[in-house]
Amino acid sequence: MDQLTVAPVARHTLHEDLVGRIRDLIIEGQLAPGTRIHEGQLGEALGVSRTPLREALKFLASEGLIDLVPGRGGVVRQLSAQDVRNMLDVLVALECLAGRLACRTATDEQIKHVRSLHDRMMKLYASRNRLEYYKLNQAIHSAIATLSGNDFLASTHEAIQSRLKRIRFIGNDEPDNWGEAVGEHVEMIEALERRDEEALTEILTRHLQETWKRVRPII
Amino acid sequence: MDQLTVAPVARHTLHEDLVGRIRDLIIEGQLAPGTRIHEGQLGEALGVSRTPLREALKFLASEGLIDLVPGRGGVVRQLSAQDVRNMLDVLVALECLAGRLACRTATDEQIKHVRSLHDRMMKLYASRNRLEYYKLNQAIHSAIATLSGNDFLASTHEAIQSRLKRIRFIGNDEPDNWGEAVGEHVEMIEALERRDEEALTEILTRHLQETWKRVRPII
DNA sequence: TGCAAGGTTCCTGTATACAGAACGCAGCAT
DNA sequence: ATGCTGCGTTCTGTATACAGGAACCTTGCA
Repeated sequence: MDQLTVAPVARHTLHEDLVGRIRDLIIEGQLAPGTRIHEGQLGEALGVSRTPLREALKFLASEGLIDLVPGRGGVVRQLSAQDVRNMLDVLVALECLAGRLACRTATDEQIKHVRSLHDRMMKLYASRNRLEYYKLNQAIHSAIATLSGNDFLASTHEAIQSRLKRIRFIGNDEPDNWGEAVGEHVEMIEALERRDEEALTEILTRHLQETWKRVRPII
Repeated sequence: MDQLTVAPVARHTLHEDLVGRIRDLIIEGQLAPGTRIHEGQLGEALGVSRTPLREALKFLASEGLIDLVPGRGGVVRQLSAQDVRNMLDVLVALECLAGRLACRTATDEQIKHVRSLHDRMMKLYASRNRLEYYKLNQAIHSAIATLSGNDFLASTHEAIQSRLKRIRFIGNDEPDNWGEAVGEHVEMIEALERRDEEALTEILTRHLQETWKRVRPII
């Protein structure tokens, strides 16, 4: 090992864990948009006191998953159609930047790794394993963001993608939508392997435009 | 008033105020990067108990201004040169997107407003009022982000710009740097007034590239 | 004199306590 | 029937209390 990159012993503070737990509850839909968050109740359900719970809520509020209304606590944020559209526009810009950088700087091994993710995803598509397919789909987008070599870009991308997770998951519900999206992913991986910046940005843009069309009706 | 846009009576919760206060302390440099944040001490200095203070720290941690080390509390995040470079790359992508959207959708009044900001900034440049000049400079970049009509884009842009505030302020220290940046701003406002997307994205990109050169030596 | 072990002090992380505001309901007036 | 008002309950916002761990200093030993 040329550098000391060992992860320190995993220290879990309660509020850190809670951020993950609550984020999942929101993404999975157990805490539906608009739901008012009852600190005492949720705290009891999770087996923690209000203090670390409130700290977690502040964190999630900064991420944009929760609105904090003074005197009334937290509410799971409801994304309007316009919000989603806005976020997708930003996501396009970030993914295109990431894609361009990836074409220039990614190693062949890194690209092969994305290809392997892609191939696994295609098998899941063939076997109609929707949940796992979806997870790999997101993983591929994240992987491209990571391939940019720009950590900040990757984490910004991840934050936005995470907020859109639930909506995009529902958007893959329709069978024909699913097939369409798969076709776009094939173009994507091929453009990346050719390191064809123009083609990659074009398909990424188109893919997210199509995502919008797929998602639009369900908002 | 054609719409009910009156702000509700300003409700200030302590932790909300603290987020602003502490953010300013960091940006202004009173809490230097690397500084470990002493909850008891800072709380006493600000006249609040640890509870709302800790909540504010969680919020700022999510924004990226603070690192939270389990068992050791908060540390003001130190940006490496690479971090700044990465953030600027993302900022370019966002500003270019904003600029393009602004050229298409902004009203003439909105553009005139940016022009007035610009003219005021030029006067401050002439009178060498560096602090006020700098504030207007940032305001112009924010205004362009807002002109995009994409709220999410504007707030994302604002968050990143805020994290870079301190560094960019120092970067304007050199007199010749200052003049250069002013020239770029003239090109910027003119491109916006012509609604010339290509010219605007070009100058925005160049401006932030130059910002990098101005800032690079001081990191 | 350098180093290590132990203890002490301080600090963080979490729980609990308390005050004030918000919500809901019942009763009254219109 | 509808709207207002007053009260009680419940919840949030903040402060305080307490436990476990980290940092630091001291002291003993090599």
